[in-house]
Amino acid sequence: MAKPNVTSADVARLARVSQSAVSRTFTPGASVSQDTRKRVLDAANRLGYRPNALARSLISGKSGIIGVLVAYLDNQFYPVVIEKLARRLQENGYRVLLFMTGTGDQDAVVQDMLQYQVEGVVMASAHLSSDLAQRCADNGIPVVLFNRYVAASPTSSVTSDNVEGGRMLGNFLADAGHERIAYIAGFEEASTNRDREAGFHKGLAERGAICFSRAVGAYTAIGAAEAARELFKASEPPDAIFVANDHMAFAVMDVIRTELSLHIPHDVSIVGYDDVPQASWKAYDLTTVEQPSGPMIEETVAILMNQIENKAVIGKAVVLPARLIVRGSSRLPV
Amino acid sequence: MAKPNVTSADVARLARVSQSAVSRTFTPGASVSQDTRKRVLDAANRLGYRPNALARSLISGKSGIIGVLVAYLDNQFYPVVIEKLARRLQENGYRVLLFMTGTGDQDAVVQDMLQYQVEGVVMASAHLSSDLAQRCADNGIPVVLFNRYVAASPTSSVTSDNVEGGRMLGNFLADAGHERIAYIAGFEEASTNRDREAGFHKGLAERGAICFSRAVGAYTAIGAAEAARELFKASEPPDAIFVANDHMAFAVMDVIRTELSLHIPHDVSIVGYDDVPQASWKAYDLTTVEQPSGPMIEETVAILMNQIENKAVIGKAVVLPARLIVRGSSRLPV
DNA sequence: GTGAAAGCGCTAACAA
DNA sequence: TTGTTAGCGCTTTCAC
Repeated sequence: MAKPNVTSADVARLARVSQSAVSRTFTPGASVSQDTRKRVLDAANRLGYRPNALARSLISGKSGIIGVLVAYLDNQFYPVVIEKLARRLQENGYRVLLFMTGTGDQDAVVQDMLQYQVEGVVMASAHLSSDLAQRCADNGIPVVLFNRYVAASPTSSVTSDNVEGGRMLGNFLADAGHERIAYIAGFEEASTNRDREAGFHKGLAERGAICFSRAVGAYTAIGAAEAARELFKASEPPDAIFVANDHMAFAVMDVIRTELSLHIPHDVSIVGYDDVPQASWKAYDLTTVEQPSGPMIEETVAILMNQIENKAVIGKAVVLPARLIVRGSSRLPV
Repeated sequence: MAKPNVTSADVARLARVSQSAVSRTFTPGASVSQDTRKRVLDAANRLGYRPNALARSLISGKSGIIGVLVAYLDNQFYPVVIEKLARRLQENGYRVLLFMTGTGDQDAVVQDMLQYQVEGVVMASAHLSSDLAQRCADNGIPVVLFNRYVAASPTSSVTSDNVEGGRMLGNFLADAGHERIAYIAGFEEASTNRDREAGFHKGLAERGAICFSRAVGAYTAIGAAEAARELFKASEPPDAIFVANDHMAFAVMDVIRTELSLHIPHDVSIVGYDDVPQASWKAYDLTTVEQPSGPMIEETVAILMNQIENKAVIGKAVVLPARLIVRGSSRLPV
């Protein structure tokens, strides 16, 4: 049974060495003799000693903590990202301090992160004042915007090519012979939504088509369901819908099948975006565009580690390729 | 633009007060005059000063950090829990240090948590040596096992009544007139699986029924799909299946509908457990038992806060009531 | 290779 | 109310 607070001094006393010898034993690249090391380790074991990471961080200036800010975990894309990110950072010897935002103001949350001396920050929350990122940069702390970016900001960002993804879907739906192609938007100010929509328009235009109708789902399931009902209330309903993310697309499919008794893709094609795990579940079998979360995480961690080591905070915008994944929720090009 | 390392001494110098005056200004219940406070705040603002939480924690002995250990986030039950837990702890002035387990050994992870002087630990990962919890207890750190427990252990746990939930499902399926009721198990050693299965058998027995067949899905989608195929390979297939959690139930439903071309609930009833968000999605419309994640989180936080304040680490097993939620994936009792 | 001593940034007595 | 003085537990020179 370990005593509540075993310090390196306690270990030193038992091992009959100096306190600094204990410290050295627990410091990877320090010079300690085999003998000393053994005695220290034995004593430490007996006492149940574990170095105090906080004290260590205080002096070394390296907390080993990365702050992660997320808005919500309903959309399965984010849990997947958090899991991968946490595992990846753990492998690199870092820990994740997780903050949820949305209710309180982000400002306070970022302040809190900073007080905890995080060595880097990953922001995967929607609303983001570039001011916050700036404050981190001022403190010399690398920040990566994940799956979002702020125009004309020097903050690093990692996204997938949402414009190209949208374009592919525009091409795809037009090529399949659809004539009334609609769009259900996400959160309108989000860079993901703007890029996907812009690419979509471009993709349609390339085939001489235009967006038939539009509604806003704000990246929520409820909003998406409402948007779907709205689109089908029109005298001419759409025969294909690009829903700005998978999370909303599922809700849209439910409304179409259950409330409107229409068949997918016979009556209407549905395509989403993200390729979350559920998109491949047979009940939805959703055609979508994959956001490569694995590579996105790799880039994020790489930027973080690089900037932490070099102390240079230089903005870098990484855009990874998106990939169209055709499944059964959409008619195939003729 | 804030200098990288502004300390309380810098602020004190600029404000022409002592360093302790600065400390007091940033300590909630301290006695500072209006005048001093204002001067300190002004100076702090000008310098962009933020107290170093690590240094504060070092001396106060309170890190304000709660360690959370999770195994995987595929099953949507856990993201929901993490989101609520993080928000709830943030409200109480605590932060979440998140660790994923499963790949590496949990032992190292818990060591790491302890080194970071966490004030409490929430364990929501499957495999758990009671030894780990014991080590935390030795250090006087409260531990709460979330959605799992270890028999005859003094560690606190918060679960829902899995036995009763299983019993309700046993009654329900038997009452609906099913004659070949099967069970697809989760991870067999998990307390959730054992309790649900035990309750299920009891519920069936109360109606003079027994479990017709059984397979193991190990709480994974792939394992569940395989288990479903196995059950239907028998000369006599089941006409109802209790799948040990919703996450697996979705995979089972996909196999039944897509591969076996059977209708739910006409040919076979499916019931799950957890009531994750997707269970109410119309494509599945899954009958299930709700685990009250909100109240479970409340209890978890209450236990943590209580033990942190009283320093008394006393095991407490909280079991919250489960609730049957009948949807369209199952035949109704006649 | 080892110990003594200084100090990371802060809080908490203790006097004044 | 204030400033002075000790440390919190550790890393890291610096002599030896």
